[in-house]
Amino acid sequence: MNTLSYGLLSLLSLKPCSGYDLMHQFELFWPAKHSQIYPLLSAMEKEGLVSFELVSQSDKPDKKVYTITDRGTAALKEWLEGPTGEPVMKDEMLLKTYCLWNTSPENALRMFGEREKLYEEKLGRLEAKVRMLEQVANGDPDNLEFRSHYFGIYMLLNKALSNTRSNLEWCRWARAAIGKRIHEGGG
Amino acid sequence: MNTLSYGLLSLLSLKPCSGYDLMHQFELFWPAKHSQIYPLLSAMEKEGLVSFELVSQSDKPDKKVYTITDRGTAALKEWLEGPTGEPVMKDEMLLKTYCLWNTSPENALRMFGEREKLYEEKLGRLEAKVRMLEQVANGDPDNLEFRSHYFGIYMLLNKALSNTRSNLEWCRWARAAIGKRIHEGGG
DNA sequence: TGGCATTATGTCAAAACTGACATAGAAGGG
DNA sequence: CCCTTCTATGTCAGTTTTGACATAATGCCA
Repeated sequence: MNTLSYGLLSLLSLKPCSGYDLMHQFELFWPAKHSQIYPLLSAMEKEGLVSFELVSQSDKPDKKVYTITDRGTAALKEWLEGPTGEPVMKDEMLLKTYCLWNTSPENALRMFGEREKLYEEKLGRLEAKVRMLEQVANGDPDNLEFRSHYFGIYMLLNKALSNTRSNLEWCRWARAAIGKRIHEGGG
Repeated sequence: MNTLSYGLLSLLSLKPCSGYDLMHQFELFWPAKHSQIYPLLSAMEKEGLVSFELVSQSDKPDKKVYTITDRGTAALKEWLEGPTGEPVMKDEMLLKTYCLWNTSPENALRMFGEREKLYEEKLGRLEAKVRMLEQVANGDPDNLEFRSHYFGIYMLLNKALSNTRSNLEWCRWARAAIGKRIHEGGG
């Protein structure tokens, strides 16, 4: 039982999902490939933390829908009471920024432009999720109760939105700072 | 040559450092243990990307100070021109937040309280670094030139500060949102 | 009919990373 | 004098994670 296993239980506590679904939902806060998720689910099924059901689909390939068991829920609740690991951020962009003076201002502008685009796309996807949440929450997510299955998602979306906006602003500020130095003939 | 190797070259392009120093400087943007850094530096030395010198210290144990070589600088510049990997964030707190309705509001408050403290401490460390940068930049870091060795660090500190402040605010907002629901008898 | 994207699941070798073990000099407190 | 903390470097077994390989059904476009 590692952190990713508990993450799978966390998502499954909301509703039953296929491994494929879980992988896509994970992207936001714990990126993992299918080659890691499928064997883990299989192992968790053997331990009795989750169960699965084969579901036939007419328009798509069949899938295995996993459901959390009582044992899984018990493990989940125990995990929630325990200590929480520190956040880990790994961003190649930061490593490059550190030694930015080793490249041309033009290349630096390109780098930050690409990163800006990435954050813009992420922001768009997040805003779409917020609109979806507003629909299922019947209007204002601020009225969600603590026991609502959507309360946690609402909090996560708030964090992701403010982080992404902050990062987007940073890219724009960096591009302006570099541009200013190009026109000043700084180099 | 993986991303961490280039990260080491990036830090070494600023000034020669020991492995121990590098490890501590990495904490901010690519956490790595000494058990990963020491063997990597050794391998990079064999490939001629860095060289080292044994430095005796009277007040502390001796150390190996690594310096980037011409080959290392060439590799660094090539890396800066290439594609940049997407940022990866792994945070157990987010996994727990997703299924927060499975625990008590009191435990949720504790979790966010601990996280708030963590971000407060991080903010303090960052602000200390900003003050150090202001000293070496002779006042306003906004006047740093693109070619300055400190320009990149200035940009990184800006990002880290705004991210940490954003995360701190999020923790406080979350605690208020949970507290409100406790007093409303929501549960 | 062939090619491509999406959905869907799986295996496996290799790479990245962690945690524990191991050593050791120096400083500071009790 | 012992204990702890900090500095400093190293190894290694085990865990986590990736990237490649493998298969296959469906829909869509040409």
